[in-house]
Amino acid sequence: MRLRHLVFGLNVGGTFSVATWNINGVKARIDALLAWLAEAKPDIVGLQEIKSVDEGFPRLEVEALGYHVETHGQKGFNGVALLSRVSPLEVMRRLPGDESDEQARYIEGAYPFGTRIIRVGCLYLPNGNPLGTEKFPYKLSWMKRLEQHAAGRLALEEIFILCGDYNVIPQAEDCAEPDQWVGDALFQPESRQAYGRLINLGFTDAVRAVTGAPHVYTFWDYQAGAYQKNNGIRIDHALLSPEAAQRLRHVRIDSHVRGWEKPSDHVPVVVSLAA
DNA sequence: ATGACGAGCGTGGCTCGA
Repeated sequence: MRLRHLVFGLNVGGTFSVATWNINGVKARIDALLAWLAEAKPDIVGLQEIKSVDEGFPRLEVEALGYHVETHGQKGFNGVALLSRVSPLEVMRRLPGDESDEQARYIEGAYPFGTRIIRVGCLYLPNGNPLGTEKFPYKLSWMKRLEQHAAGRLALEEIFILCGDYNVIPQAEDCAEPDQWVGDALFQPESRQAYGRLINLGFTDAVRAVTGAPHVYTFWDYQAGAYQKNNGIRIDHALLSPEAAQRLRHVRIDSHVRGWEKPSDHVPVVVSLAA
């Protein structure tokens, strides 16, 4: 038996929560999104794979729950969004470093946080499969751009959370069946090394800051009963700047959402910071 | 070894995902 609802660390009051969730189509997932927002009441949410243009985002329904909505959409694929209880002070769309990149995979917002600000970067990192096509070098070049952008953000010494679907399995213990992922872009040494370089800029992987436990996953394939078998992978990550990490209170993976009707194949990851 | 699922786009059967 395994835990359906995983909570790590001490749950204490006075916290501010930031969540990341690859929702796999916001229009197909609107009921689950609204139910989860009502249940989890996060302060800020980064969504990935909204698979919608900006005009198609179900904005009114989300606003009715008290959230401000910022989107960076694209027709059919990709697309990211930020939901927040308070309006952002500023929003940036697109990852810098390649003006020719048309894929909507990054949005960043800065929000008031007491006397400071909290900055949240929401990313949908390229999958990179199959190897041997242009998709894998695109993934690696995107990661290089991310590393460069993240280094600049860390230099600001802000409370900064860089979260999203990284499409990287960092270590063998982050997947149930490592043999299944050999030869996959998510588990390639180049992908994992690039993720390691990003961490080594000074980030803390929030989940690994609070637990070394195995079988902690954020994605289960729709096929072959992966969720029922707990054949998952941990690819949705929240990386914390030092200023964010020192405020970390707890981390939650809402695994139970994967068991809902019409689920996304990913589940929300929620980090709570001392307010 | 392959396919299994699912969403989007658009109404047939692709592409894309992980």
